[in-house]
Amino acid sequence: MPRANEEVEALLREYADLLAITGGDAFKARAYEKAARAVAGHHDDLSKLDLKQLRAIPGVGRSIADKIAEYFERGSVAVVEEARARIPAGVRELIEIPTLGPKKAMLLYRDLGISSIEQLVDAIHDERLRELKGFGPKTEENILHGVELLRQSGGRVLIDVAMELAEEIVARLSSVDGCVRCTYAGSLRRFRETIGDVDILAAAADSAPLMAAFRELAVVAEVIASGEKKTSIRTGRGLQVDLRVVPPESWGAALQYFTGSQAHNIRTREIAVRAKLKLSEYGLFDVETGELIVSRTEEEVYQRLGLPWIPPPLREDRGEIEAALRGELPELVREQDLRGDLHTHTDLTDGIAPLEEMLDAAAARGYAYYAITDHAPNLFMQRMSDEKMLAQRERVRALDRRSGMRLLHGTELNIDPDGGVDWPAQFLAGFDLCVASVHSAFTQSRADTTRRLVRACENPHVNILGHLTGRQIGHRAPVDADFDEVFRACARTGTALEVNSFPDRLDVRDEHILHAKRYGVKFAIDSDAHSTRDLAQIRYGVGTAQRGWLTPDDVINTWPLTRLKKFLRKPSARDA
DNA sequence: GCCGTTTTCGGCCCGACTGTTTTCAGTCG
Repeated sequence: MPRANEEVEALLREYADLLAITGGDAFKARAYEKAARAVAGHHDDLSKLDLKQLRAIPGVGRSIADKIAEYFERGSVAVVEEARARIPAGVRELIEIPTLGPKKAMLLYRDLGISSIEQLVDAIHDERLRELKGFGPKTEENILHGVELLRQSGGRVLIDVAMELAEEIVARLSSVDGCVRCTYAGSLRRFRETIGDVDILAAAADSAPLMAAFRELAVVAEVIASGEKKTSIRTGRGLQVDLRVVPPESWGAALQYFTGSQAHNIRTREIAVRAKLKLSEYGLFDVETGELIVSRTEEEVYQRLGLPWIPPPLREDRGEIEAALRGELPELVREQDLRGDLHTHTDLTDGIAPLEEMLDAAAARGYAYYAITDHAPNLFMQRMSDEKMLAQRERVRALDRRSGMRLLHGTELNIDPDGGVDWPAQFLAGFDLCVASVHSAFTQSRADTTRRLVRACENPHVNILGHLTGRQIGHRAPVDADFDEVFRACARTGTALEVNSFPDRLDVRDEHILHAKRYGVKFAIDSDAHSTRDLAQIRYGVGTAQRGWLTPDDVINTWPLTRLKKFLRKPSARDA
């Protein structure tokens, strides 16, 4: 996302929060929230748009467009400044506490002058909340508990952590008597890169046995709430899991609803409202008669709204509704479309499995081709040498066609701070393909990083840019670069962009994919496996690619080997 | 504050659960 868009999104969100805290028109606050979402998802750099173009963004009207323009002109917005002056920043912090919303936050500030989490905790211990209307002993307890949670966790977990937990729970609940169907929904089904909580959906005539089994799962550390239709628990490591049980005939409507995203659901419900229908998790109803129209399958629900079924990774209100209405939804790349993996390691460098084991595991996945790309010498700790690499090439050549798989001998090069890579051109020419990645100097200036990445693209032997931004979710920030410039270079030079499937990387991420695709960039979905187990993580790369609207044609490792080999001979290398 | 193939006014997604009430407001997703 362009930095300007990010700033405006944050500003609009802050103003929406401040409006909610001060009360008044709730719809006004919602309008700002909606505009914030629209701005975050907008592909153009907001700072380069005029008033008319700003107003063309759905959810941005005259007033908000003026405020955005004011922000770029003066660096601030007068009404937001005024709101900030009325409500201390600490009050806004209060609504980060689970169970504490804008109304309670305002009451705490207005009646007790509380404007920080610390003051709130002190006030509870001094029993000063007891005098407030609507605050009982249970509320105090919930607030203290919420503060504790806020302190000990950033909240979200990596997708593989959530997926493993969800699959375990689904398997357990599916075996409960009377369970007709069970699956995970929510952001996990949409393959978001991190997961705030896990949503499990089950269908059964009687919910009680499922709720009981759920509360008794070994992973449960705390039951947050439990009713007939919904139970929420928290696991030992602090992850919240919600179970919703619906009647079997409501399955489709419920799955659609609980898959989200919220923004997508708002759009589908608006379509329903315009057609004099009402969409809820129980079905699509006629508003006037209250009669149920459809609810059994997601396909029926979408169809009755005049839409084809929309794959969950697209459901972010990023244009999928419009594309669906036009009949132009992409045929998304699927895991079974992948014919090979183009970035993998062995124990010759930092992998943990020998070449043969990696090959056996890859062949078991049904791949037609497979690239071995161990690290190059400039990653000094890996102790790579020309001799080792050439010896590995001999072994790879000897093992070619084993289990029917064609092998490609490659390497993962290190892009140095100037954009150069490990070996001279002559040595590089001996590889079937080269991935090139940033492994050092992550904090260069934007201009230097941009030049560095573009130079790597211009190298005739670099076929794939590996984990472009170098980010490690929750640990290391992405490098700063003019990515538009880099994407243009990728497209121009025939360099593919990697979608690295490691759950803490997922790099490039969905937003970069959407952006790069507009320039005609091609992609490689790679596991970057360092063990046989890692090969299966490619599912997360596929999910990320789907979130970026990629089709098989966009992804070079879905192509037949002959087409792939042609792509791997860059135009600049052919001339040389 | 935004928006329009019923609308430039009058709507705005909708339901579950909790806690504090005694019929409902607040929070959440």
